[in-house]
Amino acid sequence: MSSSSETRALFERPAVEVAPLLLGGILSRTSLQGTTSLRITEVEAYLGVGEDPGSHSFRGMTRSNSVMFGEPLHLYTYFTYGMHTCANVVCSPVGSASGILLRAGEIVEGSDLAHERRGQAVAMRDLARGPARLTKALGIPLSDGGADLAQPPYELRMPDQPAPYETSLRTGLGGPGGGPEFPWRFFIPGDPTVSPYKRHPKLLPFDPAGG
DNA sequence: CGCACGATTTGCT
DNA sequence: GCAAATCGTGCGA
Repeated sequence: MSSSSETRALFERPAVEVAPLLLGGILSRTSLQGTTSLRITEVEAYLGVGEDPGSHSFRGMTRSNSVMFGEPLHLYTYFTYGMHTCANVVCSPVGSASGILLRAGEIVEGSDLAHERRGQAVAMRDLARGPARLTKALGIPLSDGGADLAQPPYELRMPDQPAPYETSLRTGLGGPGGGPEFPWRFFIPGDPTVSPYKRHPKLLPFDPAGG
């Protein structure tokens, strides 16, 4: 297992390089209720200012994305669709404003607590299958944005050896006519906790003439 | 100050 | 497979 300083140095590399290395890693969060741990199985890399139209930092620093411009290995959270919180790991050198979205994982510790947060009827594999589900299962609040993932209540352990992975287009953005899109979604193939691959909507041909 | 939209999830058909 | 839920943020006036 890597030392804390080695892990921190790792995240100063470009997000696209670090993202696949995060697969198989364990992220833990401890609250008054207990500890919940996640084995990361799916992530997406987002680049910095002017580089990546899909990134929140594409148009420069704003009030909500300022954490992305800060130190690596810190947590960037954002609120979306009026109800969901998603979590990123800030990556690459300070000021580059790139990050890695945690999209899915397997709850390997504290599943009882995760069920309390997500609902008792939720299947084990669905506890953290999706970015908003993941934050809810771990109990990550929006207010945790800016937190150091190497300090309590968090702990991040990189995998002992790199996990085999595959790539695909990221979800929900870009495509032909909608800006460039890149294969920066990384996941562990065959893992049941990886969210089902959704073909890019804009990649699907649409024929209004019905022919 | 007002308006449109989003790195989504869920439930019903 | 599709549409609703729900509100902070970003941008124009």
